[in-house]
Amino acid sequence: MTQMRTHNCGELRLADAGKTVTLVGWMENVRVVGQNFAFVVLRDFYGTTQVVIENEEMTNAVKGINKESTISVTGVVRERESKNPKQATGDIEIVPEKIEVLGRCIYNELPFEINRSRDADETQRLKYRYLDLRNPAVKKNIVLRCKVVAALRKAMMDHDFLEITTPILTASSPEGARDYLVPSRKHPGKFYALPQAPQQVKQLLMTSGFDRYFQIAPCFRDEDARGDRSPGEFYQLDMEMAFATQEDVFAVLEDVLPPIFAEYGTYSIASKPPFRRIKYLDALATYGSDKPDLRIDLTATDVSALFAKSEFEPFAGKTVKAVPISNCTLTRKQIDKLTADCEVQSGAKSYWFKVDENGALAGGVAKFCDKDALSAVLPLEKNTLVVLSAGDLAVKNTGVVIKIFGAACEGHMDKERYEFCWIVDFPMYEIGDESGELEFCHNPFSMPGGGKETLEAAARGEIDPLSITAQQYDLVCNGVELSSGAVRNHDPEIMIEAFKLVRLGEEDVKKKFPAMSNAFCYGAPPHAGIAPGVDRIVMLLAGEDSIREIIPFPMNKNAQDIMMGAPGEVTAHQLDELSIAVTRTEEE
RNA sequence: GGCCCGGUAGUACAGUUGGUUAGUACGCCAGCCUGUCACGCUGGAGGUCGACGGUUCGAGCCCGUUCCGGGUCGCCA
Repeated sequence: MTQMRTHNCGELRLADAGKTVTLVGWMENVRVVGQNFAFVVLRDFYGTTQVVIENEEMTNAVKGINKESTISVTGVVRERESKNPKQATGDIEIVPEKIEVLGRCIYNELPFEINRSRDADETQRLKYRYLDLRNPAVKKNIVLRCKVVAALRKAMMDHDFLEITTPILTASSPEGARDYLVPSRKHPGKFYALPQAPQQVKQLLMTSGFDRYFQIAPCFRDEDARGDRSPGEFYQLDMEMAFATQEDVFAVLEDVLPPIFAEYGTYSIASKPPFRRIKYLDALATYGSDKPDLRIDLTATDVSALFAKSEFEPFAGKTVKAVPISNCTLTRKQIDKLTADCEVQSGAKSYWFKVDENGALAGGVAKFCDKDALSAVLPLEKNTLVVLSAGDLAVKNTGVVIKIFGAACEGHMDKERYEFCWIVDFPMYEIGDESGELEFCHNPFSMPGGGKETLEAAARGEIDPLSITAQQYDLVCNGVELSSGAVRNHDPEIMIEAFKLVRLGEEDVKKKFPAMSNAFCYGAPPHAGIAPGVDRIVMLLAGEDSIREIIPFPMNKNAQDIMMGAPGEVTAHQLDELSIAVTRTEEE
């Protein structure tokens, strides 16, 4: 026989009845229904097919094979007496002439049941990820990921972008996240770094005259994990365009993403381009977040002025923000539960009152609230719940309140859709928490709004540097920050001015970014780019809440690969070659 | 690093006010069963209740310490 199988486990139909076939796959289940009668479910990548055994010898033989062994079944396709409409191959079954074990599963108990692996302990799932991935419900997210990546590539190529790979072993970047470092054997004491993003090289590609670059780029950052952020490594659809404006970048993604969301998404409705654009400061004021979930119809109103002289101490003279929720039927107990959930995420307390059946304010902090004054700025119809946030964390808590109450209150969130928006006009500078001095807010590569004149005016003290915006933008979908991008600063003079404001000189720029600052002196094109997170896109499309569900072999929260044993010990010889001396303290 | 939640059989979970032999479901083993398809029925095996210490006549439960996991804040140009 030249082939191992004639058909896969998902393709046989009634029309195939009478054919002699050979199927291979995993023995998913055996249902023995008598001494000489049994059903075997055979599973491969494509589906499942039922095998029916009608003699005692073979019944005993399959009873001796552990589930999840791989087997080969050769036999005749037959129409079933009792069909199963839930199964694609449910009209037929195989009457075997020969069953052969290909790969024995030596255990009769598995770490978890394959088809229920999603319920199992996550550490067990990750340790036995190869078993977890046998579950079709787990596998389907990885298949989706492949299709989405292929679709993104095709769309980018169709838009005349070239995929160019960039170095994985590169130089440490002085700004941003913690680097993963790789010791150099040939240069003792020196290190490569894994790229946090191909930021600088893609800008150099623009300087080289490549007009449109993209890459499904692996990025490495040694920062702690979150539900939507895998530790260590992730992938970005990294892109950059020469002679391009913010509008050009928006146009590409507004063209590329919606069809892919429409085709591969869990929800069928996606907001149509052009996507809404919200200024950073407006987003914070209205939604309490720079990544608002526009599926939720709740917004915040600043009511600080009404409580300036309040008897209620947490409000008096503080920032107070109100989120009114109409037609709210939550009980007091439910409200307490939700405000407690908010506190976990924001670190701030929430306060509340309700407008009761008679239109009076009741419950919570009602006695400190003046209905007439509040109703001038808030819609206080009957059965409205108003959730208040106060103090330094008021804005942040407002964002959490909108997210949590929006999801919990009937009628305020249309979940089954994808809502995109651009957040624009980020501030260029901020006062650093630790230094107390002016620092770059996000990244120093962005072109400041207003260009050189604005920077010079700020340097002369004519305008507040904190009012300078950057030509920087985020794409947000359903409250998830999908990507960050910017019009880059390609002008060495403007770059030096930008750095001057944070007390850095020309020499500092050259030292920190030697390649870029040199390259831009040889005639750089104005350019702009963006880098949507591939993992987050797939997560949204799959409708998953954990990023680990869409990564084939994810690490755990502590950046460990339990299955492979990474990070792990290495030999003394390896360390010697790398000129690394390991000192151990006595406690170890 | 801070805070919150969790850790009980191979797996998922229940376990009341601290009180007899720690339960349920799935899985596993044995027997029965000729149309099952989450097969069914009968029986059985399987537990350091994460670890250590304390309180108590008595701890899965209360207290302390610690380990592990998840969420979240910090962090993520």
